[in-house]
Amino acid sequence: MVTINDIAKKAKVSKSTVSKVINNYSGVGDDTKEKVLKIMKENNYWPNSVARSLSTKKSYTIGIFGPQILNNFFFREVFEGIEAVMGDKGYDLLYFTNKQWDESWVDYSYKEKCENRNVDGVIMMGYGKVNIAQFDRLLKSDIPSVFIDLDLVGSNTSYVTSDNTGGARKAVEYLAELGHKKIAMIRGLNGFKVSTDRFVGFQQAIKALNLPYNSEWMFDGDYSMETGYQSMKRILNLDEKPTAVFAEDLIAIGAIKAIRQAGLNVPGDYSIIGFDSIEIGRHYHLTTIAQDQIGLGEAASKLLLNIINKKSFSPIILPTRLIIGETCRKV
Amino acid sequence: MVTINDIAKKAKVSKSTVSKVINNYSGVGDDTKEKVLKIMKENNYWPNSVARSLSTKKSYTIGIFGPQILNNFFFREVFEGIEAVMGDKGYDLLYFTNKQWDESWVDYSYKEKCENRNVDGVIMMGYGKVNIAQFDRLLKSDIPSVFIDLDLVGSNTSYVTSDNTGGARKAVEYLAELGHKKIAMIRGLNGFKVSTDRFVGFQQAIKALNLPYNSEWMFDGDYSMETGYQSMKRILNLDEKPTAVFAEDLIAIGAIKAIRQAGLNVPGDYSIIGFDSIEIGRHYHLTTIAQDQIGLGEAASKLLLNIINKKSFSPIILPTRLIIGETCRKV
DNA sequence: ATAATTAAATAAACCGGTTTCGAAGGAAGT
DNA sequence: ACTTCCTTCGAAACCGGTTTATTTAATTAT
Repeated sequence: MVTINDIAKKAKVSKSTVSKVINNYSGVGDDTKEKVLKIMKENNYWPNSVARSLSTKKSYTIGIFGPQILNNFFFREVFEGIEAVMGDKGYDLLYFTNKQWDESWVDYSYKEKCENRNVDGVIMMGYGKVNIAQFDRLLKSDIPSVFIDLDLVGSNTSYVTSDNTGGARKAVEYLAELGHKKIAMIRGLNGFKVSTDRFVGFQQAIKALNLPYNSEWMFDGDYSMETGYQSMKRILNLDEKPTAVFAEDLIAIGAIKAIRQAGLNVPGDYSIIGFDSIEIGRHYHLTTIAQDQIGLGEAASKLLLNIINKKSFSPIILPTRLIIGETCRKV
Repeated sequence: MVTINDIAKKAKVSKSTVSKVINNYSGVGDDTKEKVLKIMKENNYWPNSVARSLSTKKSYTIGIFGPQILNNFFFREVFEGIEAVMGDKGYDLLYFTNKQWDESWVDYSYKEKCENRNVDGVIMMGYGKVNIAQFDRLLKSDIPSVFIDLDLVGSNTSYVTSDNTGGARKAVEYLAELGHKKIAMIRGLNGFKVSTDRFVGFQQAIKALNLPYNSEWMFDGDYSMETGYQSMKRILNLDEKPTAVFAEDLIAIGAIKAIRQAGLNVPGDYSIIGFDSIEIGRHYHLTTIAQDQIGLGEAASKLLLNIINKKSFSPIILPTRLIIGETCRKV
């Protein structure tokens, strides 16, 4: 590997001078500068980021923490948005794996991992309220961080999320417009902010529209097709059945499977409205409340860059949007 | 951030001694070692990876290059396999974004980016024959690298891929078993090794089984539903129509759409067999030749670790497997 | 008691950069 | 001709670690 010393030697100048040229600082004569640039080019030289990071504390690297985000339809798209913005600004992404340190003589967690790698900032996704305690040291540190879908704020922390409450209201309002009164909801994991927010929105709309609320129509589980499938089977056995179901996309697909398996059809017998708009849902022509996943990633990135540059810290709430597919009908 | 110097000062020893304790080297007395460990723990100290990497040239970071791999169903799962193995071995993953360097006074490419970040090795995916020239310097360098689905070998380079030729043969053989004779193939991008391999396998099987080969039944495009959709529409207009179609999953789904749109059905009118077994295909109950995506990622990781440790360089070819869904029937 | 051996600890150089500060040299001012 | 003021440049310290070579101290051998 060719280093700054090699360049300095070949150009017969000191390494300080080369450094000044690299960083385009003043204090270097035009002809010297030209000579150094020429030698750099000839030797295909690029300053080593690691060494640079050691002295500047800036690495042009953004850390990403997120358990299971790679096998998650939703976060995968968020990741895409992050890549677009961060790549554009010259940052690479360091994806922290979940190695368990056996020799863990210290409490080695998010904050330490970030300091350890000198990341300029970190994006956290896929975490719920249950995990909050783990973030304590990170929040108190001066590491710029942005959470996705978890409303944490701090001196160097902020978050982005979708308008989950409003989105859920929108879903109920749409179903009500179509004439539905009895609406079931199957929720994802309880410990996650998005779930509770959507539940709140659901209840707000039910109340505002004076629709019946029946606790037998409320289910929760995890964000899986299985949850949708099992919950729907129970719905199909109820005495008083709802006519429509609101659930996150993957859950909604599970519910559709259960309905079809029972020899019924969507939207003939049940109207189903999803939430998220993940790609798979599109294949089912799911009517859904869409979030802007890529937009979430982009917003998180821009917000993080703002925090890094000490500009703005305000949380960002992105709007949702109704996408009309083929799984809801007028009754 | 607490540094080795802080620890040395508090423990009243030199930093060399602390370093030896960190690395569990000999030459430190038991009581000294214990004292230092205690202070490290009290101060929640963990040695900085960046500084460490600067002197050792080892970063415990694996680079990942791959254009568009985040919005690709296939590579996303490969990524998952990589994370599992690399995480387990204590490596983090550096995902290189595609920033264009305006000030690009040098030919700053794969090799340079790797050297620049001191990655211990790199996994390259999503590249085709067309890109080979760009890898020249990387291959000649001493950076351990593993390509996925591109058969490059070098002193520090190897590759993993699926048995695409065999898999394609398997697809044709299965269709033949079901009684199909006229088989069409819709291929993905021409410049990619996997496409040509599958085409070769297809032709081998056609010949071996003495089936008719008709160039009108051969199509190519990209790996998109649109390609499948458009190609299938053309098939539907042929005078002499095939009875079965072989295509990568996403393409196959596009083909199914075209068939259904024409008022026909699968497998009633056409049998469709896919290749890949991406998650979306499962929702269509696609009969397909499955690759083991996660296995590819795992194999690539293990191979890369072997190269890093100067153990083994042999390319790895993973077997494929027929998954019988509901899109093929006997004729 | 002295020399030789061994173990423990440290000083110093190094990794490849950045940054501060002072020296050298030329131009301008008087 | 002498001071003053820039501009250009390089020496040296620094970032937080590792590693080599050497010193110091304790142990064993003679």
